[in-house]
Amino acid sequence: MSGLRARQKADRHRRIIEAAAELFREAGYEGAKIEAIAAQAEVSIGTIYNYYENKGDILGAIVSLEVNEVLNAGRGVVARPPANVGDALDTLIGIYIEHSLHYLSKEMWRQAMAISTQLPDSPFGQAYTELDHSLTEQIRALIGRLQEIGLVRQDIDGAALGELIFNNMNMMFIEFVKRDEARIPELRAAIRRQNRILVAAIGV
Amino acid sequence: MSGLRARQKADRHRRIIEAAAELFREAGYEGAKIEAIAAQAEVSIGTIYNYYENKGDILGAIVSLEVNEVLNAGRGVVARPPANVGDALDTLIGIYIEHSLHYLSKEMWRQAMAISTQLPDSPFGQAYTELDHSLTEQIRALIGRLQEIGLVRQDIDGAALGELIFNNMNMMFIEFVKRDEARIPELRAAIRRQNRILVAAIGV
DNA sequence: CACAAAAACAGAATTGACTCAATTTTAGAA
DNA sequence: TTCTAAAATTGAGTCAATTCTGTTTTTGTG
Repeated sequence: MSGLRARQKADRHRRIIEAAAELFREAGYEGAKIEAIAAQAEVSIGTIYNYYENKGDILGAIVSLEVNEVLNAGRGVVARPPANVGDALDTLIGIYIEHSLHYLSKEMWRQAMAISTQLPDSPFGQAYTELDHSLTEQIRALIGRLQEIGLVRQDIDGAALGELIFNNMNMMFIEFVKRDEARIPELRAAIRRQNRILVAAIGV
Repeated sequence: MSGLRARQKADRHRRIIEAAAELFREAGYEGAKIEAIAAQAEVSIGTIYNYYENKGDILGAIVSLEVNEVLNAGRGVVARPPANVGDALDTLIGIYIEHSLHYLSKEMWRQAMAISTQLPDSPFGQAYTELDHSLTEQIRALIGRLQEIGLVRQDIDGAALGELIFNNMNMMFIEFVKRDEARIPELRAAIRRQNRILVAAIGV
């Protein structure tokens, strides 16, 4: 039953992820060889491929942990949003962006994003698309809250607006991780400037 | 002077691109082995790497041709835009999207996009970012035209709006190429729906 | 406890992108 | 025309992800 085998399995999963996270951090994604991850996790190469389809999926598991934390952090803002549309959006987006580099370097983000478009049907590719949808949905939920409170016009198409805001932010974030010298404050300012157009359009 | 050497060089470039394009089409990006491209182009493997930094750059050269065509096609719309904001945007975006799958399969797009985020400093990575900027700029130019004509309010931040529209479209296009079963009409309809919010906000 | 089937593991072998040192070709000076 | 330096080509070799096949471990049954 839920005996030795299951426990060993969970343990090996954990060891692989921890080893990979450490090596990715130290040596970068490309620099972290599967052989080294296997040695560090004290399993064989074959076992790693028994647990993950490919190297990208290992990174994917780590990225998913991070994005789920971000989603969690966002819940608070949706529940009690700042009392004006611009600040509400800026606060939620701020949480996303500020959290994003806690555990993951820009290089890791670049790899993760690349893999998710390159192999959209791999486990991680699908998970990443899911996560994007969850983020979009959270922005839409914030808009819904603002409509309830009466800060956003009732006749606004919330779903389309949520997509618009998420897609723009996400694309800006992609450009941000592509340039190592890009800084968070400038990114946030640029997104605020773009959203200003929307804020003007949707406020009551 | 512009003698034999230059001619041979141009000729080899062309042969490599033609061979690669054919093999990418037939076998997909991963399926097209460098060795096969070299054989088809009648050069050695080493020569290919003398002309292109890596496999991705070969695909990059092909993608760049395509995007430049798209940019060219867009010029006409900017010069003589349809006489209402929604249609003008839809026409320009329509050109981008309809052209996009002429020479490149979705798989090739996925690879190209992945490479451009994975290796933003490679020749193609930089070229791709450039091309994105040119597209953004073209959208901004269309908005500028519409402001001249008096269809868009003068006080709109054209640069920010151009980015917003391009980023949203681009992200939608990325999701589109990630799903083989996604269809162009639905993509265009979804983008129209998102842009409707903006159109309502910026029209005079 | 003993055993057979199923699950998981191990690591050698394969594969394919990319490198590099040796060779060939071209340009242009004498 | 001959020769030399620079430029370009070549393909065998390297490196690392992934695959594959034989071995070991676990489970559940008698």
